Formats: sequence, structure tokens, C-alpha cells
Amino acid sequence: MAGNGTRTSASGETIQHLKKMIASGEFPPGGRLPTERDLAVQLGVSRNTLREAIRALTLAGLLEARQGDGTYVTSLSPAMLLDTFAMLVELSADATVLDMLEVRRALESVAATQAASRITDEQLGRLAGHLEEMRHDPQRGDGSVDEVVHADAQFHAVVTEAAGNPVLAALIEALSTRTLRARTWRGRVDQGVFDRAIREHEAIFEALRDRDPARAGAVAAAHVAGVEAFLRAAQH
Amino acid sequence: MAGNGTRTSASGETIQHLKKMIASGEFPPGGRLPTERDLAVQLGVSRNTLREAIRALTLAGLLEARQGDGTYVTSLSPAMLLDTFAMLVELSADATVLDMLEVRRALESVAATQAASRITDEQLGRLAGHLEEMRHDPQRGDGSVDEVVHADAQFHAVVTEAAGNPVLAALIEALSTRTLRARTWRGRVDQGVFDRAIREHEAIFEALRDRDPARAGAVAAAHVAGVEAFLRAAQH
DNA sequence: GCACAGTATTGGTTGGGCCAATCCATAGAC
DNA sequence: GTCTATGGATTGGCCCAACCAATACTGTGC
Repeated sequence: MAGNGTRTSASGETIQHLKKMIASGEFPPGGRLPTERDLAVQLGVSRNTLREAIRALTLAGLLEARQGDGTYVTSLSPAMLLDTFAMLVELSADATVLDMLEVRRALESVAATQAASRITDEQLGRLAGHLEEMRHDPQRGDGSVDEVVHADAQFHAVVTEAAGNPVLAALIEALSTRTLRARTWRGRVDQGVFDRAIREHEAIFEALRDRDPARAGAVAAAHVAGVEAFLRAAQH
Repeated sequence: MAGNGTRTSASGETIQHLKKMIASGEFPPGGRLPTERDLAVQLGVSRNTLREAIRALTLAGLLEARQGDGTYVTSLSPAMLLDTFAMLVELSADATVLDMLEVRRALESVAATQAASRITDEQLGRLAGHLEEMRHDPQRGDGSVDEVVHADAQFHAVVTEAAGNPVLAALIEALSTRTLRARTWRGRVDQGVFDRAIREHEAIFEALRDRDPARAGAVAAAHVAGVEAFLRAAQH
């Protein structure tokens, strides 16, 4: 009966069907889908198969199911969608880490450049705060590298936020896995290059504070390049 | 004791569990998973629930199920993983198109820069071929814009291939949706700026042929910037 | 008008069953 | 001896029916 030309598994077919319905606006962002029972009948598949499709699209960030309530289409914001992309990056092989960093270098540079001409005083204030947190030398005290890692992540998050490009922000976020950050900072502490990393962040901050786009882009690129060099050396 | 921070549904839990097993190397890339029946017992969930998790990770590009054979972990290559990311981009709202292009501009520039110092004569030859295909003016003949779109895509694919960074290639590929390419070329034909677009591609080709990284990066960025300007104007 | 209990609705999960594609070992043809 | 095909055994694909759990809704009593 189905006889469709494409390689069709009922489940995969259902996924495509749902995607199409969402893309066509039949189910608008934020809108609610029919109940699983009804939708299964409508699509001509069992509820079980429909559920597999829904679950898959939920993991992809397209749908959101709330028990007792219903299933809704997400806002389809870049951040939401690229969030799942981050999951994939996390699982990538070590061999691709340097490739990812090369991309991140370009993106962070663009973000800093854009941010320099758009950043607000409030954002600059937060930046300064995170910079201060970062200065807590983990070698003394309880030595919690986690704190520094967190401050580092926050710092870069503010920069990408100031850049005002959600796609750019989401991509940078996705490429900056927490595990990589942690590894890098721990290595810096071990090798005594902690201060240099701090200075790099200060340079980015100062360029942004001076609203100097070209300089901001350059120092941001240099910063990531420093991480690259560090990791490249560590791989031997 | 449920007070765990994470939202725990058996299905979501299973997805996390599988991801962990893959990340930890318990299921190495290319490796085969136990049968659904066995794995369901092992994870303490029903086979149906396990199937939802497997289907979700399959859509995400992490697993690959072959009926009658078994379920395998994919190669986890960037291209494979980012392929699903492309699907998400396709569904993004129009409002984010310009944001995406801004990112693409940076990435294409990097790709061209890298390619300039690594491209082989064979790749240059293919580039010239695609350039020739692109010159088939769609205004005469059957006016198949599709052909030009395809040649355009191939052209950029060769550039990213020559750049030698799989992550970069996959990202650019994902951000360059076919629908967007088609829309752009059709608009160029309508507005008679077809030749200019061809010249931009020629400029990229010549910079690569001369192995001039800086120039290649610059003209590539200018090319995407042209697309941006074109679409920005078209939105009004 | 408001708090609360009961009920209907809806996604979450389970177990079992059957189908279809693939693999594999064995028997047969040449 | 080598190749073929034939028939199980294995494995994912799909469906059905039922029950659980969380949420929304509704009507009652105050």
C-alpha cells in the first residue's frame, strides 16, 4: 500500500512528516500538537511509532512534551537548536579538538569585534566582575579550578551576548565545551602560565572598554590561538 | 530522593545513559550495541522505551540501526554529526538568516585563507570546472537555476575541502542551505547582478590559484558580504 | 469570590506479539 | 572442492492494549 519511492521506515517517515508540518507552519512555534492518540491515527501509525518520532524531535530541540499537558513546538531559537549541537560536539573525538578551536578562533574574533562597538556599560561591568573572579588563583586556597572555569565561561558569554548575534553566540557556546575549558585551565595552573591567560582576558576587556573593534578582534583571536598552541603542545 | 536536579524520565535517562556509554568508549565508534532485547534488560527499561532512546540518538547521528543486523555506533565524524545540525538550520526562522550569513562570512573567509596555502592542482582543476558550469546563464536556455546552484555549492565544497578542516567544512555546509542558495541565485538573475556574482567566484579562484591566503580570505568574505547585502535589501 | 477535592485528559511506560530484513550454517548441485 | 540455495536463527521494525503519573479542568462547599 505505502509503495512510496524513498527508503521509508514508518518511524523515519513520521519524523519527516512532523518536520514538514512544523516547517510549513501547520504547527507554529509555541503551538500545541494534537494528542499522541489522535496524531497517531491522523498519520496512520501506531502511537508507539509516533512516540519514537516525537522523542527524536524532542532530543533535537524541536518539540517539547509536558506530561499531563501536551506536546508543544519550541520557539525554534538558535540557542535552543544549537544546544543539541553542543551535545554532539561533546562526543567528538579528540582529534577534532584542534579543528574546533580553529573555528572557534575565527568566531570569537568576530564576536569580540562586533561586541566592541555595541557593548553596554552594564555588560562591561559584568565583564570586570568575571575578570575579578578569574583572578582567584586556584593554586592557593581550596584550589577549585571549577570556579575559574565558570568565570571564564561567563566572561566569554557576556562577550558573545554583546555581539548581538544569537547564531554566533550559540555556535561559540557549543564549541566551548566545559570539559575542554577545565582541561585547559588545569594545564595552565600546572605549567605556571596562569597569569598569561588572565592577561589575555584583560586585553580583551580593555579593547572592549575602549570600543576598539579591530583590537578586540585581534586579541580575542590571539587568546584562542594561545589555547590552541597550549593544547597542541600538550598532545605530544 | 528524586530531588535530583535533572529531569528524570526513564526515556530521557536512557538517552543520557547511552550517550555516556558511547562517550566512555564502552561502545566504541563503529562498534555494535547489544540487541535491543538484551540492552533493555541491562538498562532496566522496557524495549519500547529503549527504542525511543535509540531512535532519538539515531536522528542525532550517533547511532545507526540496521534491521536484521544490529545497531551500531557511527564514526562520530564531524560531518556526520553536523549533518543533523543542518536539518535544524533549515527550520530556523527567516529572522536568523542574516545572523547565519554573518557567521558564514567569517567561516568562508577562514576556509579560503587556509585553502590558499594547501590547495592541490587537482582541486584547482575541479574549481575551474565548477566555475565554468556556473557561467551557464540561466536567463537563456531552459533557465534552470538549479544547475547554477549546484555548481555554486560544489565550488564552495571544494574550497572547504582544500582547507582541510572537517569541522569548518561541516559547519559551512550546514549554514549553506540549498533553499537559501536557490533564493539568492534566482534573485541575482532577476536583478541582473548575475555577472557580478560570477566575478566574485572568479576572484576567489584566482586568489587560490595564486596561493595568496590573505587575498583569498578577503575576497571570500567580500563574496558572502555581497550575499548579505543582497538579502538585506530584498527583505524590504 | 476562593480554596479544595475529584475527575478527565494527556504524556510516560510496560509487556507481549508478530513482521521483515539479515546473517549464517548446512545441504545440495556442478 | 567450490559455488549455490535453502532454511533456520537472530535482530530491528511495528503494532496493540493496558496501566501509571502528572497536569488541567470542574464543581462543590465555605
